[in-house]
Amino acid sequence: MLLQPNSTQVTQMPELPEIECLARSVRMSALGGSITQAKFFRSDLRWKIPVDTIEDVVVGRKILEVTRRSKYLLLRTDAGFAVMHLGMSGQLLEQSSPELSLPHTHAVMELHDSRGEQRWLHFVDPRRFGQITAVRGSDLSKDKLFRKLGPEPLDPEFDLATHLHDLSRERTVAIKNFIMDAHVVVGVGNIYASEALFRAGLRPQRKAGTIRRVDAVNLAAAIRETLSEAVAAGGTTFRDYRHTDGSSGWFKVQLAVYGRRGEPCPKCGEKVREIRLGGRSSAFCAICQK
DNA sequence: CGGGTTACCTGACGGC
DNA sequence: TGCCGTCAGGTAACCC
Repeated sequence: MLLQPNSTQVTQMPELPEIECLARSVRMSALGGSITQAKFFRSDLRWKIPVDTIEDVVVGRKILEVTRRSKYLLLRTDAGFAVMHLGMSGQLLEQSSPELSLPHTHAVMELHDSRGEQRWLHFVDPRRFGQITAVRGSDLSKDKLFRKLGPEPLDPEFDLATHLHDLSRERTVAIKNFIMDAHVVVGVGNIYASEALFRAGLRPQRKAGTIRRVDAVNLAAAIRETLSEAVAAGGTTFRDYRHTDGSSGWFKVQLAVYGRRGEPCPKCGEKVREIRLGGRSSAFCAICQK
């Protein structure tokens, strides 16, 4: 996809690293500023858009924090949070005008940044699996969307290995589905699940309850490394807008197995295999992963 | 409760 | 060229 004139392509390809980079980008322009108006061009995306609540909580209030929880982008004000999710196909674009430049633009938000400059955030999402909503108050953890979410995999304070080992006991679900379950740990999407399991030497179809302590340690490290390397790559792209061919940081990440069915495993040369688990393609090396 | 499937929606792509 | 089936990075609602 080509960059639009007068715009900054903030993100596409929404897995956790992309949302993390998106949060960093939006933070630079929005922190200390405010959203002065929001226009919605349909009443629902994945769910109904609570326009009145969004306006109450966000519009005209200073943006105190721009952050991320799971794959949700959060703009905090003194009244609550604006919450955006990009689903499978969403993008958030910073543009210089409210004029629609892409089909499937469902909302535009006028942003006055901390220096008083005006920009427009365009929410684009062809498949409409994304969502824009708002949460009142200062505590997200009580809200239905956030209440049952697992820990952040990149939280350095959290003992992810112990958590994965403990929660997986007696579980017969495939380990790939287990780590993609947001109740277990958030932010591990289909691509990075395959990549992390390759790094950890675990087959995606392995029953979660059969992993040993050492496997959980390796898997926790693999998840963190895979995600943080992708964040670093996205960040690199974010600082370097010369990729006008539209390539984003995501494509700079070396994927070992995902999307490489039939190609040689980068460790041993065996042909990468692909199976379907829970309807999602899952790539692995039958030699390196047990 | 756990585990598996389905549904939501558009667009891109390959085969015929 | 066009039609059709399949697939795509997410997630919650279902059913058994």
